[in-house]
Amino acid sequence: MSELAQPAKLKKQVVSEFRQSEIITAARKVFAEKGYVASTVDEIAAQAAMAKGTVYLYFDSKELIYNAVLANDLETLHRLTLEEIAAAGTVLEKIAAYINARFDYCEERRDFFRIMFIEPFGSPVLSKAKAREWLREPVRMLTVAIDDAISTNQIRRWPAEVLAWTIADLTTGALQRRLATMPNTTAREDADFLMNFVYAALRAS
Amino acid sequence: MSELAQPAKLKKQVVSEFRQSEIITAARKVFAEKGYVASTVDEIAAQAAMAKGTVYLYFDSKELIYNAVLANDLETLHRLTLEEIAAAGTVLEKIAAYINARFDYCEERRDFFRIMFIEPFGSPVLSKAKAREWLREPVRMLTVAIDDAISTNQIRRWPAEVLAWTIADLTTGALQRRLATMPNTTAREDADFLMNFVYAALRAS
Amino acid sequence: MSELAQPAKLKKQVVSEFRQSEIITAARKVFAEKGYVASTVDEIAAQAAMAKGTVYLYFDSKELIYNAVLANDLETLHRLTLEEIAAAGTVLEKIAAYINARFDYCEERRDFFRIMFIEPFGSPVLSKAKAREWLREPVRMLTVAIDDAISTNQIRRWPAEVLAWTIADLTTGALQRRLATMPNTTAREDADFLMNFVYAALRAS
Amino acid sequence: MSELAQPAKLKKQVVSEFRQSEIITAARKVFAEKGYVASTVDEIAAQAAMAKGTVYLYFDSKELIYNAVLANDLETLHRLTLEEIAAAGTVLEKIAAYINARFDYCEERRDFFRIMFIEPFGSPVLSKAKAREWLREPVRMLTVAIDDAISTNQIRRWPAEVLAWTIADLTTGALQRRLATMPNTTAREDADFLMNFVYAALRAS
DNA sequence: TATGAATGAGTCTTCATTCAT
DNA sequence: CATGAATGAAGACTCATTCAT
Repeated sequence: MSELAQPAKLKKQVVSEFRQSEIITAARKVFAEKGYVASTVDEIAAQAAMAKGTVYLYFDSKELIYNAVLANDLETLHRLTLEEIAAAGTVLEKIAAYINARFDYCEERRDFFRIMFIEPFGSPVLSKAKAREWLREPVRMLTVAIDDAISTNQIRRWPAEVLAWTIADLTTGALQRRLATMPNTTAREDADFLMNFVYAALRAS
Repeated sequence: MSELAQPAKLKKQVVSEFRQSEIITAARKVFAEKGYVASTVDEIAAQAAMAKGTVYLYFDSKELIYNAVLANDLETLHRLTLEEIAAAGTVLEKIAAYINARFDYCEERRDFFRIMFIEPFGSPVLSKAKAREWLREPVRMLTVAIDDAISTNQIRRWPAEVLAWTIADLTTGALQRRLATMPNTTAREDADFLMNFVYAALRAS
Repeated sequence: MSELAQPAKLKKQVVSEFRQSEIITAARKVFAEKGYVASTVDEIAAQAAMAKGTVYLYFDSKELIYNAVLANDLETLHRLTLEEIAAAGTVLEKIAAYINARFDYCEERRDFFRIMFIEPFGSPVLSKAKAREWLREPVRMLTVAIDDAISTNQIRRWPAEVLAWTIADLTTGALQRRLATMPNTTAREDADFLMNFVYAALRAS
Repeated sequence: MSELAQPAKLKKQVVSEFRQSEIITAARKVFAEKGYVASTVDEIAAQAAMAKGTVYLYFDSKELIYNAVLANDLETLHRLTLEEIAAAGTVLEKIAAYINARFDYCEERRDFFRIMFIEPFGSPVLSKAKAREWLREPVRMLTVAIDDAISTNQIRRWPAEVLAWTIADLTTGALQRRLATMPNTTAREDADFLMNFVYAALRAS
C-alpha cells in the first residue's frame, strides 16, 4: 500500500501542477493582450479550455493567477540572467550577458514581457517597486563587475551602480520599443547596438 | 453697464475653468496613485472636495477627465521639449536640452509623470503607441541633429534614429527609477550622468 | 396706501400666474414629445427660456408641473364638452356634440392630447383611472340622453351606459389614430364618419 | 451513453428556457404595474426570486427583457387573431373573430394587455407606431372582407379601411376600460355588445 | 425675484467568487 | 475533481431638487 500510496500522491501532484501550468499559460496570453484589470477569469478559463470553477480549484483568486504567471517567468528570467552574467568573464562580457539574456528571453516569452511592460505600477498586483526588486540582483552583479573593472583601470571611472541601472534601463527601453512597434531592426541588431553603445561609453577616456 | 456685462461673462468662464482645473488637479493625483481603471469618479470628486455630480458638470465622462489631465501636461511637456531642443546649438546641447527638459518637467509635475509611466498600454485611454507618438517629433529633431553631426564628423558614426530613441529610453528609464524609488541622487546628478554617458559614447572613436 | 397695496398684490399675482402659464406651455410641449419620465426639468426650463431654479419658484416638483399641464387643459376640455352636450337638443345632437368637442379641442391642443395618449397609466402622475374620472361626467350626460331617447322609442334599445362609453372609446381611438399616424383624412371626415357610424347603429331596428 | 448525452444537452436548454420564461413572467408583471421606465431590474429580479446578476445571465439588457416579454405575447396574439379571422366565413363572422380573439387573449394575458396599454409611445422600446404595425395585418384582412361584403351588397357602403380601424378602436377601447376599472359586466357581455353594435351599424340601410 | 452651480440618491451593468450538482 | 449557474458588491452616469448669490 505504501508502494502505491506514494506514487498515487505524486501522480495527483503532477496532475495538479499540470493543471496549474495550463492555467498559467492561458492567463499569460490573456493578460498580455488586455492587462490585468481588463482580463476576466471567464476569458482565462475559456483560453484554458476549462470551466471557471476549475480555475478556482487551482488558484484562490485572479490576483494569485497573475502572481503565478509573473513568478513563473520572472524567476526563470532572473535565474538565466544571473547564470549568464556569472558565466561571463570580463565586465564587457557580463554586460553583454545581461543584455543578451533579456533579449533572448523576450524573444522566447513575448507575452510575458508584454505583461511586464503593460502593467501599471499602481496595479494591485505588480508594484513597479516589486518588479524592480527582481532587477536588484543582476544589477548588483554588474555593479560589482564595473567597480572591479574601474579599480583595475579597464574602463573609465563611472559611478558604478548608476551605470549598471542605466544599462538595465537601456535594455528595458529597447525591448519595450520592440514590443510596442513593428520593429524594422532585428533583435540581434538592437542588442548589438546597445552593447556597442555601452562599450563606447565605458572605454571613452 | 457694458463695462460690467463683459466681465460678468468672463467671470463665469473663469470660474468654469477654475473648476475644471480643480478637477484635473484632483484627477491627476488620483490617477497617479491608482491608474485609470482603479480610480473611481467618486474618489476624484472627493479629492476635489466636491460631489460626484459636480464633476459631471464639467466633464462628460471619466475618460474625458483622463484625456484632459494628459492633454494638459503632455502638450506643455511636448512644447517645452521642442522649444529647448530648437533653441540649443550643437548636437550635444540639443541632447542635453532633451534630457533637461524631461527632468525639469518631471520635477515640476511628478504626478503627471507617474501617470505616464503607470498607464498600461492596453488601457482604453492611453495606448503606449499614442504616447510614443508624442516622442516621435523630439526624437526626429534629435535624429536630424545627430545625422548632421555625423556628416560633419563631429561625432562617431552611429545609426542616428536608433541612437535618438536610445537617448529617449535612457531618459525615461532614469525618470522612472527616480519616481519608483526614493532616489539618493539629485535629479541634477542623474541628468548630468546621462549626458556624460551619452557624450562619452558619441565621442568615442 | 391701501389703494396701492391691493393692485400691487394683484400685479404680483398676475405676474406669478403669467410665469406659471409660461411654464405650463413649455412643459406641455416637452411632455408631449417625450412623455413624463423622459422629460427633464432642464428641458422644460430651456423651453420656457428661464433658469431651472425659476421653474421651482412656481412649482414645487416636476410632478406638480405635470398635474398643472393636465389640469389646465383637462378642465377646459371638460367644460367645453359639457357645455356643448348641454346645448345640444336631441340625443343624436348630443353625441355629435361630444365627438365634435373632442375633435375640435384635439385640433387646437394637439400637444395636450398627445400627452393624454402617451402617458402610461402606471405613471406616478396620471393614473388611467383618474383620466377616466374626467370622462365620467360627459359619459353620464350621454347616458341620460340615450336612456331618454330609448324610453321615448327614438332609438333602439341599447344598454345606455355601455353605449355611451363606447362612443367615448370610438372618439378616443380615432383621435389616437390621427395623432399616431399621418392621417390622409381630414378631422371633419373622421368625425363625420364616427357620427354616421353611431347614428346607423342607434337607428338600426 | 449517447442516450444520455443528448438528453443532458437538452436538459440544459430546457433549464435555460425555463429561467428565461421565469424572468419574462416576472418582468411582465413588473412592467404591467409600472411601465418600462419606472421598472427596475432589481424589481424584476426580486419578482423572479433571483439575484440581479442571474437576470443578466439570460438577458443582456433591460430593454431586451422588455422586447422578449412583448414578442412572446404579441406574436401569439397576432397569430391567433389572423387564424381566427381566416377561419371565419362571412364578414360578420370575421369581425366577431377579431373581437373575440382580442377579448379571449386579454382574459388570458391580462398583464400583457396592461403593458400594451400602459406603454407611452415615446418609449424607447415600443413606439405606438410599431404597436400599430401589428394591427395592420388583421385590419387589412377585415378591410378586404368588408370591401367584399359591400360589393356584394351584403352590408351598407362604408369606407372599408376606416371602418376596419374603427372596429379595432372599439375593441381596444373596451378592453382598456375593462383593465382600468373593475368592470361589472362580463367579457362575454362586452364582446357581444360590441358585435351587436357593429352589426347594427353595418346592416343599417 | 431670478439664477444655475452643486448635490447625492438611484439605476443599469459587469465580474470575481461561491457552491450545489 | 469538474462544472457553470447564481450571487451581489461596486462603479459610471443621470437628474430632481436645493441654495448661495
